Amino acid sequence: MPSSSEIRQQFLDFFCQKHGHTFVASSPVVPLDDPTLLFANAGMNQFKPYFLGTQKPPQTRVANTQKCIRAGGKHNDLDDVGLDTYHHTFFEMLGNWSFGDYFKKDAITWAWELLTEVWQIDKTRLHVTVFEGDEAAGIPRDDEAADIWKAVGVLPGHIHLGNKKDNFWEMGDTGPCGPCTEIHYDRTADKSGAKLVNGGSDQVIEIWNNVFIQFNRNADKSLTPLPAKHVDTGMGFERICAVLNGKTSNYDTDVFTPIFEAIQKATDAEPYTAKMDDLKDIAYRVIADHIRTLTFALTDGAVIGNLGRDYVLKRILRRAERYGRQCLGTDGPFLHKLVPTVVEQLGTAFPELKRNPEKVREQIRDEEVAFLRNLDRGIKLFMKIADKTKVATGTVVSGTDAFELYDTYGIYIDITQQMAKEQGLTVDVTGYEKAMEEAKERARKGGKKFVVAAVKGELPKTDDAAKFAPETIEAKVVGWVVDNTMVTTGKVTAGEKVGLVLDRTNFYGEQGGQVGDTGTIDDLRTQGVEFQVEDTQRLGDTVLHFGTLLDGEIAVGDTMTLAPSPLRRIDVMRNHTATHLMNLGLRTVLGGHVEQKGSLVDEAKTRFDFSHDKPLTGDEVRQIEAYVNQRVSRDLPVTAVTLPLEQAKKVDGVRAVFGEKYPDPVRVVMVGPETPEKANHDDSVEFCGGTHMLSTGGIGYFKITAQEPVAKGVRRVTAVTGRVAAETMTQLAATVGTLTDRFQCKPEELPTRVGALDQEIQRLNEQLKRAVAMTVDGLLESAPTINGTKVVVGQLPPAGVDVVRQQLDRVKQKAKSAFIVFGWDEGDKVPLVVALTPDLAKKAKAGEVIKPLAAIIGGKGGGKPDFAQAGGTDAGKLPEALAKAKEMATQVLE
RNA sequence: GGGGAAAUAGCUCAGCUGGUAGAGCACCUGCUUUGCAAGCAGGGGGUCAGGGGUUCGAAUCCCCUUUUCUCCA
Repeated sequence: MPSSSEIRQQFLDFFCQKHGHTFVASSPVVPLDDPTLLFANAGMNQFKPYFLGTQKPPQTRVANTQKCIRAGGKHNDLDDVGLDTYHHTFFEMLGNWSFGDYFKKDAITWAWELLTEVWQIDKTRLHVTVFEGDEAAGIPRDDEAADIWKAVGVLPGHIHLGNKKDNFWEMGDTGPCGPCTEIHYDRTADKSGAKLVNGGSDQVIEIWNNVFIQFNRNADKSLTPLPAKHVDTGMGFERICAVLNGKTSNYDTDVFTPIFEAIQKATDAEPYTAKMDDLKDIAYRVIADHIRTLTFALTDGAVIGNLGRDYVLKRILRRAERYGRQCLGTDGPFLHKLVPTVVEQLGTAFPELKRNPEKVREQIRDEEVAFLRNLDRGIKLFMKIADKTKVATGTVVSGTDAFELYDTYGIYIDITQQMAKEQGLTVDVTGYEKAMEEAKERARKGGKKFVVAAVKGELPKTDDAAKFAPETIEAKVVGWVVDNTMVTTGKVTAGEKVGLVLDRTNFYGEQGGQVGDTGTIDDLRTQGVEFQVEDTQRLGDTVLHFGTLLDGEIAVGDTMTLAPSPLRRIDVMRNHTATHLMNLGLRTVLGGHVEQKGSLVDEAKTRFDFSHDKPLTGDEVRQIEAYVNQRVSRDLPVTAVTLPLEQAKKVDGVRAVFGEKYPDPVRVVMVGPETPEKANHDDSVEFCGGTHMLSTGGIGYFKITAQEPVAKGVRRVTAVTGRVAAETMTQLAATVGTLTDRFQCKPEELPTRVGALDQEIQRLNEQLKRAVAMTVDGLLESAPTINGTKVVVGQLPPAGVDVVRQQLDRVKQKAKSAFIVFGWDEGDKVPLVVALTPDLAKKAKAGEVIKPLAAIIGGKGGGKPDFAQAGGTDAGKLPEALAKAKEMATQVLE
């Protein structure tokens, strides 16, 4: 039986050595240059530009094995993994590709050759499907493919017609598309699987899909044949391994068995027995699958976190951890121990795994520990809820309780159900889902910011090259957007709010973290037209000027004068250039781990998110400010050049946002060097389409005003520049000024003066304590004894309640049996305390004794049997209250 | 971006409808004891995260700030 490594190699050798393909390494499973894609989920991801014609392929026939993850997005297989024999979150897709080179005949012939000759698969077990055609959509039946299949020797009755869903492939609503032909493998004992093709049975499974890209879908839905035709194929690696090993489950091959062994070793559980309905075996499959996903995703630069793909990874890790805990009996972190096995197994095919496996292991272990801590807390919380449920004579844990466990403490519903079962309870899942829906609704209502999502009608491109220059320009009105619809006829009348579209603009549309411009768009000739722009946004290549027409009318074709608000713009520019310097400053001061995670630049501030796992110290903040301000005062030139992406990536010191998609050519902004050649790693060099100062001096002054955490491992700092920074400093100085006036000292002496005050307060407190103690001792000595109980009543020097309480303890200790009432005059308040030793419990309660006393001094109070406290306002009546206290003591004790 | 929680001794946490801050582990001292988390007795250790408010009285109730966890987008 061939090993999985051999099978992978045989596939690649067949195409590369025998049929002239070039091997291409898999693209990262975390797509760095495509923010629309959570994870690489198909072999074609990295070749998309070739099919779209936006890039020219270096080779026209290539073969590869692509690392894929399907989880969290549109193709979400996460919840199925482990329950069957063939769903995975991570898998390899073997593919051979033709970019305008060979087409159907070679693709089909070679596929058949590889399967039946190289791998000797029984022809009687192979079925193929071809596209049946679709009259409504105007696509013909793929007779060409069917004829080729017949010619290579597919058995009669083994060629099936498939519908548009199964056998026609489209990238999107428009663009390249074409029919595909699939190869299926029949596992039935009597080879009766013909009717099960595409029937969703695991008895007949698809092993290879060949897509023939031959049409372009136009915007009007019509199809035109492509000049260059492409072949895009994908074979599920784990499946073909199962087939070639005569196994019915992907998990029974050596793709997974070494991981199972590692799991067994790490968890000390019973060995894997390949049963479908056994919780232990499900756990084995889940963990083996998930550790592959985690190891590859983390290796390719993903992190575990709370946003987007980071969050998907977190869920995957927790799912695996949970199965380990619940079904394999683990009690500590164990997933991280499996990383070396994955690296060893796949490190040859994917050398990137060997780059830094220790870091991957640490990331996994850290998150495991964090989750297990949560889980322990969750178990405790659940027990409380379970008790509450039982006390209420219920057997059903309420949906709101289950949801609270999930929402607040991250305890998944499955875990709650499992725990409930152990307690003989069930969980109201319907109520849980309802609570979840309500929570989602609340979240939706929260963020109500107006965003243009989609606009009906075609949006013309706007030429916004003028946005970097300060001059006003003229442009022609092309149309406007109202209610998410592009309008090109009629007029905009006074008072209307629209998104104005022009053929060119100097307004900056919100992009790359920089806010859109505000300003005015007027018709200077007629004098009567004034359009107030409140926000500028981009939608693709179109710039929308949102605002209100204050006066006059606007129609398509009108020539307008565009004037972005100059003062606001310059404030934004100051902040943007400062952001670049801050980016470099953070990295210099805090270390190389600092990566930009997002930014927001507007006229009031710059806000910057970056990877860093702890709060910044005051000293670090000052160092960063000093770093930036030093470069401000040197008045360094700011230069922007546009370079081809490949060239730009090589500029020394260049920084780009991880995961961001950049245009080619890309604009490069440098602070300091005037040409890319002069740049080095100490300079700020960033890919950036924003507006900047001509030199750093104009920033004036840079001051960090706030820092906060955003997510695990991500922090945010907010800073101000220019006149806002000046205002901040003025206010700070004013605050210090009031203090120096009060203390009559220099600002730098303030800490010492406050420290001295602190000490003085402490000293006085000590004095007060001693004074109180002395008074209490005096009262105790002169206290009368009634029936063995000391009656200690009197007025103390003004001290805090805490001080007096300490004295109460002393009196109780000394007197064994005591009836104590103390009062003192604090000026605006007259506190009173009553304390009784426990032996008096039957005779009197402090809380009741104090009430009439409090009434005398115009207050109220209460407390427990042995201690009570009250407060009044009438200090003059204090002696009266104390006299009353003595009276009551006599009454109670005699 | 929007919600939900948490912060108490070195660590893990308890502290009910407001009324003198506790436990276990760790630490120190002494005694006992050659044995796998040793036993007994005693002891030290707290700005109840910070600030404001309500109250006669706040760890406890309310608001703000800081930090951490968590869910949704």
